[in-house]
This record gives sequence, C-alpha cells and structure tokens, in this order.
Amino acid sequence: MRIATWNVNSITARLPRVVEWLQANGTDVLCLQETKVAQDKFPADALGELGYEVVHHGQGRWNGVAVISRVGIADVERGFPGDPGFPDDETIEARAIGATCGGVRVWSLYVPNGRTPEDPHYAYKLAWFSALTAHLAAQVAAPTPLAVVGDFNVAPTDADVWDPAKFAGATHVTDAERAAFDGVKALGLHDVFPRALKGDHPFTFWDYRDGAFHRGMGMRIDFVLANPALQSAVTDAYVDREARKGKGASDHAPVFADGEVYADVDV
DNA sequence: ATGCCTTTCCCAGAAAGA
Repeated sequence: MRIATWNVNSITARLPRVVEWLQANGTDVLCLQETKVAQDKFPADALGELGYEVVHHGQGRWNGVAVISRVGIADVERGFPGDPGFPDDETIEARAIGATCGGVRVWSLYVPNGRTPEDPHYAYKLAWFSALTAHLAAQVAAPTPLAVVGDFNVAPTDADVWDPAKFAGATHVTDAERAAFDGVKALGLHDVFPRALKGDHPFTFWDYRDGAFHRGMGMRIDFVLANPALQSAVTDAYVDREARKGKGASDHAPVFADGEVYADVDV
C-alpha cells in the first residue's frame, strides 16, 4: 500500500501534473488539500480513467480536501463535529475528509493557516485543532490502521524551518501551535518521518516567492501521522521533491508513506 | 519581505497563502 498526501494548490491548475504523477508512481491512496474547486467541479472523470475513485469536500475558491483511491473508498466523513468554523460555526470551511480505503482509515486535512498570532484566524486554528483532536481520539484507539495526513500548517521543531531565527514570533512555530500538533500525536499517532531526497531536512513546502525552492528556504508542514496498527507496517517514507520542480508546480511537495498493509479489499 | 509568486474570483485588482 502506497499512501501519499499533497497540497496541490488548485486541482484545476494542477490536474496535468497530478495525472502524470499518478501514472508514474503507483500511489494507491492520495490525499489532496487546497483543491480550490466547488464540490461538483472536481475533475473526477480524468482520475477515473486512471482507475481511481474520488471523494471530495470542496467549497469553491478556497480550501477543499479530497481522497482518491484505487483500493476502494467507503465510510466517508465530510468535516467533523465541533468544527468552530470561521468567523463562527455558521461558516464551516472544507478542511477535513475521512474515508476508509483498502482497510486503512485516512483523513485528509487542511489546517487553517493562522496568518499571525494576533489574527482571529490564529485562535480559529487552535480551536479547530482542539475539535479535530477530540474527534480523532476514538479512531486512533481502533485496531484499524489509521493515517491522519495533510497540510498541518505547523512546523513542529526548529529543524522544520529553513531559518528558525527568521520565524521568531511568527505563525507556524509558536508554542501553542506546536502544542496543538503534539496534542494530535499524543492520541497515539506516530509522525512517519520522511526521508529527504536532498539536503538534511525533509521540507515539504517552499514559497513561490524569492526563489525559495532553489535556495533551500523550505518548511516541513505536511505530515503522515500513523496509529500503531499502521506504523508497524510502514516500510518507507519520503518527500517527492521532484514534484516541486519546474513550471506549473504546487508550492508543496507530496509525502509518500509505503506500508505492508493487507486488507480485505473489495474493489 | 505589510512580500519580489501563484491562484481564485473574472478581466482589475483584491484576497489568500505560510
């Protein structure tokens, strides 16, 4: 079983790249973030031709998450109870979708950005983490392999940013955000640490601006978190930084996790 | 870097990203 997570920054803009990428690397389950298309505008047909089923939780211009799978998709959850929404719970954003694929429960997450520690979106981010953590608790404890993946918008340690000094006091590295991320892990989820195919740090995001990718100015903010049942099956994980190269790339690279997971798959 | 990209809305420039 090969699971991957990728913030594509618009599935519409990225579709040619995603199709080419799927044809090349044999991914079984791909979790997407920032699809940026309305619920019914996801290009499911193009992926269907490759043998993948799609479940999407989209809202249009912003956000949007999806799971695509060639090993089946069942028991879909769009969002979770207690999501605080922004600016209030009358306006829930499309940031979480869960599904069971080939015997593995997966969650594709796009955690709110936070913007700055003073911004209302920062408090929203922490509240969203809190509600997510409460909802995942029961699923972590289950014997089913569980992968909680996506763009967490947190750099958990100073090693996860290219220059910690430049991030002092900024969002993504504050104690409260790191504590929120650690709170998810504390449910019993292991950070499946990916190999970096170049350099010392497996960064997953490089800003479009300022030539950040070529200058190594990255962050590790996309993760695969695995419960014990899945973690024990993991054989390899790495960041596919090749996918960040060239014209028309997303600003995030995909993260792969491979595992020897055998389930009763009815596809 | 209160941003030198990129994407969406949709045709001009604002909003958002991290």
